Amino acid sequence: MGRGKVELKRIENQTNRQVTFSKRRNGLLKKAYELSILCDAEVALLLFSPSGKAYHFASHDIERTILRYKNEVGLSKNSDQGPRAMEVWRTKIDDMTRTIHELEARDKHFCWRRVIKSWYERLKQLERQLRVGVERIRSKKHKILHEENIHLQKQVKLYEVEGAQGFSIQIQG
Amino acid sequence: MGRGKVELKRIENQTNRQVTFSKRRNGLLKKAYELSILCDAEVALLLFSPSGKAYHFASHDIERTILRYKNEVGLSKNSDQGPRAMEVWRTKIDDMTRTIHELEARDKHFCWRRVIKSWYERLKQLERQLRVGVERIRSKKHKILHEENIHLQKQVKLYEVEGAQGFSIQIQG
DNA sequence: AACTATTTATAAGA
DNA sequence: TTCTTATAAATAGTT
Repeated sequence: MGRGKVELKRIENQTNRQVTFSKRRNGLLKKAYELSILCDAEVALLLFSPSGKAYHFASHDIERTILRYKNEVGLSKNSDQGPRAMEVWRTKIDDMTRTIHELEARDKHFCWRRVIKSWYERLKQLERQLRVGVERIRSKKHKILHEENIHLQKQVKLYEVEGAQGFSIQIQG
Repeated sequence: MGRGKVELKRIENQTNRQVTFSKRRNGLLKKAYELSILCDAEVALLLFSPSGKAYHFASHDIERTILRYKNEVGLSKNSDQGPRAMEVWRTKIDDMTRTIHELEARDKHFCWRRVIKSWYERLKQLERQLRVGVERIRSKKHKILHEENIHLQKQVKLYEVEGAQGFSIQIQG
């Protein structure tokens, strides 16, 4: 019902989601009210915005409606074990709180630091290997060049000597 | 929304009221559902038809939502030390469990995936650069070797020819 | 239950 | 947040 059709999935844009919540919350509360009047129905509506704010509508006393619902559905709770269970749960909550804090801390600092450091080490190692490799190529090149040079220069020297001899003979002849 | 505008008051005709309840009940439930999805909201809706039949929608556990509402509004009057407090804690534990799972999931997937991908791209780029660099060194080496070779071989050839002349003269002489 | 003429809700834009 | 407006959706009355 608007300028465009909306897909039924969580609105990702935070602002948009808040605006839509505001609008649709009003619409829903109004319709709950209308239904209760028009049809003489008993209605209770509880709403929590994503930011945690509470809204509600109740045609009758809300406690009454809730109780009526519980009776209807048969939700007479029986979960009671005494004060000891509370301590157990408090311990559980403490544990979880610690875990959450640890995870949050890791998420913010540790994870990134560790990963970056690990990859940095890896890169330094790689760089060292490559430096060695390049140096090996370079030295090999020089060595080969030098040897070729020596070899060829020996030949040249040889011919120079022989040539000189030849020339000397020629001159002598 | 319909052929005519309706006045906001109890529909006297029994059949009509029942039909309207049925129609509007569906609309209301649908809208409550949409709101919970679109806006990531926590919604609980309790309905009793004029004939006494119960309907409901809850985006989360309905008990949880009711407890949350009671906490929020401060309607948890009397027995706060009893089983009700335990339920509050159970809710807290549920919330924390969800938070932990979210953090763990984020830690495992999001952080690592992004970091590793980023560094992988960086490494690929580096590898490409180094490959080009090594190739350049290799080709330069060959070019130099080749040129030196040509140069020295020319000298050798030159002396060979001269040497041969020398020898031929020597032989003739 | 279907069908529509209308009313109502609301998404997007200002 | 509020207003506006084009459009989607809900639904009152009818079949």
